Amino acid sequence: MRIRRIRAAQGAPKSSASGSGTATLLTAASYTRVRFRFIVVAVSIKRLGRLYMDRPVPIAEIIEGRHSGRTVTVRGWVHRKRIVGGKAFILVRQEGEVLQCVYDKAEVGQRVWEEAEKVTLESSVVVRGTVREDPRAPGGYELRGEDLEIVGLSADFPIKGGESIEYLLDHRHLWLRSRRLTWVMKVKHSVMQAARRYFIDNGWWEVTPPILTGSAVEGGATLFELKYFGSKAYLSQSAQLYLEVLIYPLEKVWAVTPSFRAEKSRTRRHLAEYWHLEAEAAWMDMWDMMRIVEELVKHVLERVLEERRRELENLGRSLEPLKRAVEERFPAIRYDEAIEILQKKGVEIEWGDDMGADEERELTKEFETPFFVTHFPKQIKAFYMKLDPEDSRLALGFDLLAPEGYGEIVGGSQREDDYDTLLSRILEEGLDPEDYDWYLDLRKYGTVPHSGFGLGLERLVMWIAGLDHIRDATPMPRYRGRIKP
RNA sequence: GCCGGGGUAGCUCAGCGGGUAGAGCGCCGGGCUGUUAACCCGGUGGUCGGGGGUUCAAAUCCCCUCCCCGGCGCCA
Repeated sequence: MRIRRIRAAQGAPKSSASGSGTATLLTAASYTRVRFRFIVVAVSIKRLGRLYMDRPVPIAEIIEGRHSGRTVTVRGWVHRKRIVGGKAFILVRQEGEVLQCVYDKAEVGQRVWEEAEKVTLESSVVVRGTVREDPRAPGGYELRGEDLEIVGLSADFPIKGGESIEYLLDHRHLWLRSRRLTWVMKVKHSVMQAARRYFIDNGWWEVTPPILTGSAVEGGATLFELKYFGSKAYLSQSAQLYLEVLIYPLEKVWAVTPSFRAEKSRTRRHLAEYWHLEAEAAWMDMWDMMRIVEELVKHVLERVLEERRRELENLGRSLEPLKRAVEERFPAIRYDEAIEILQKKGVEIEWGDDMGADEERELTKEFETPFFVTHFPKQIKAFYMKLDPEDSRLALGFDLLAPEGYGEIVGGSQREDDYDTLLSRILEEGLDPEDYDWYLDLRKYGTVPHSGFGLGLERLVMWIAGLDHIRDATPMPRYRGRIKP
């Protein structure tokens, strides 16, 4: 009985273009859906009318023209509303897409018209009507509204347009409903899925290193300290050392984990909490690992260009730099050459200086694809990097910088695999070897040449989506004391 | 930590050679037969971040303090 009604309400052929369950009730998934609907109905049939029971159609499909002429039900939130004369224009938003629903006072019943008058911005609604192609509608398609049901009437919504960034960040839990942030989250989703796909397809093992750690990975970065059963512990700033442990059983490993940095950074490229994609592999030298990074980034770009083209275009992102990055080899220059280029451009920098944000930005202007910088002076790099056998002043480290001023998105290196050299590097940096006893052990029991890298997911998303601030690459950004919501 | 900027209506801001506050948006009411951040008319709205001082009088001048923002360093 109910099932019949669901189908009838759909008003579409059973082989609906959505393909999501209406056609067959035989699969486990659709069986569950129907059962679930019974439960919902049982609990809320008094409060909610019959529309709630209909199978909803995604707005994206309507905008693509896949339901023209059909009577459909759509669920979502009121994005915008205007009443002009005898018509109510209600824009419903769902997963970042909007659909205009037009209610004509002369055509709909009194109950529906009153609901249309009453409904407020951001109310959750279920609407039903016939899909029509209409050039006057945003998106080219609209719904000639026949029914409207308010599920959750919204109080006056605090975001109306024109607010400052700080105000919006204070209301991030509501701001995230914006179409722009929704598109960015979708891009990030595809980036993560594509990266996972790359590793799976190429024989890498996904592992789960700890987030609570007993000591710093590197000396410099500030760590978040916390109490741990009466002693001190820290939130991880990198899984690298643990990944190095795991290459002995698994050879090629990778992980995505949160990383934490307690620096009081106030730049558009830093977060206190970010998602870190790290990989580590035995038997690979620096050049092998750079090839992996290039393949990975290209694979991610290809997938995102395929799956998220619409969102990128909506975001106003120029696709050309992304396409170029897929097609062209990433150049690699040595630190020496980078310094020369900068000096020729009139930047005051000398061999041995670390590149600051300004220098990095200048350098990215010289390239149109991501590019590597390699062979840095050892004093500006971490203790665990292997020294260049041909010049012991240099470390076998590499950075991948994104073009268009975005800068570093990956940092990697070949790791020091010799026990004595690693120990002396730890002492040189003023670190306590006792903190690294287990790490040193790895060089004692069957040491192996190996390399790895860390990629800042939000940095990558920032570049791909063309964001001007990294905070929009993550739903609830944490930085410089911002912890709410 | 350093350099720079700022806290005035629900929001965005103006007012700062001292005379106890304004605009736009929002919100509320009304109008409008297709709106696109609609538009038009009317209404609503503030212990001017906190404390102290100078003065007949302080949003405005002085001192202290709190908070926030942009950038740098650090890095992914």
